[in-house]
Amino acid sequence: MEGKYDPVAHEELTEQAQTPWKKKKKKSKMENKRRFSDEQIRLLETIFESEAKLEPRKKLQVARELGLQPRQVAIWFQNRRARWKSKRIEQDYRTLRADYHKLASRFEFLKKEKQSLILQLQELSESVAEPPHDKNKASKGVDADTKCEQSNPSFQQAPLEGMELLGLQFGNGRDMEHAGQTKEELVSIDEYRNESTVSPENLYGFDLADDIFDQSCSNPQWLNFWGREDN
DNA sequence: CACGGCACGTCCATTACATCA
DNA sequence: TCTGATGTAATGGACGTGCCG
Repeated sequence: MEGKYDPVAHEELTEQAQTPWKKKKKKSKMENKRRFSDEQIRLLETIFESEAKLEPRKKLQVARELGLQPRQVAIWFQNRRARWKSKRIEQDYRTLRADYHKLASRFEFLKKEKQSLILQLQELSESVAEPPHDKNKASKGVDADTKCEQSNPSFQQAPLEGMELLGLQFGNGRDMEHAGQTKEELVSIDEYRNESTVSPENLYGFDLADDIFDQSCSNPQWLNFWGREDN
């Protein structure tokens, strides 16, 4: 890529052409391949930490210092870069997988909450629509919440960690207020329920009905999603 | 100036060998 | 001692870049 003609490098090539093992592969097994000493590796690693690519002059200098051929130093750096890259890919994968699992559980939680809210709305609508002919009207009205919570365990026992995960704060009494909502408020909630313009599906910018969480990470949709997140 | 050939570099996939459990 | 797994030095090919005629 960034290859400039360098007389020093050229000198190196001439030199390496004379090395015994170059082109003489699969011969003289024992001399052919020797591990570098700990000392050699240590110095190479130290240099690699500060520069992943070597200037031709630096390469010659390092080679002299370590008693290696410049070609060997170049190859070591090349292999070292490859190892570093594959490690990084592995690490990226792990991070991505953890993020995915976090998001998946968050999605599951939202799904459950959506279900419970829908159920809750249904029951509230029914109780509002009911004519006030019952003697026990008052107690029935009060019961709406209780009933809902009883019939809907996920609402009742929304896990605290789930709340934290969502960054939700219910301390503002949001969940206490719905019993006293006006008709207009309920109508607007009904609109929400029916049209779902703010549904979790739309919230994420794609159709969760396809259940992307059940699909593999190689799914382009999934990748696009993460790509968007990054930018 | 455009072009082709050469020298050299990097990356990547693969091979060959060493070492270890 | 043998064997399979793993790590790594080295090779070969493809391709990019700069220089030169």
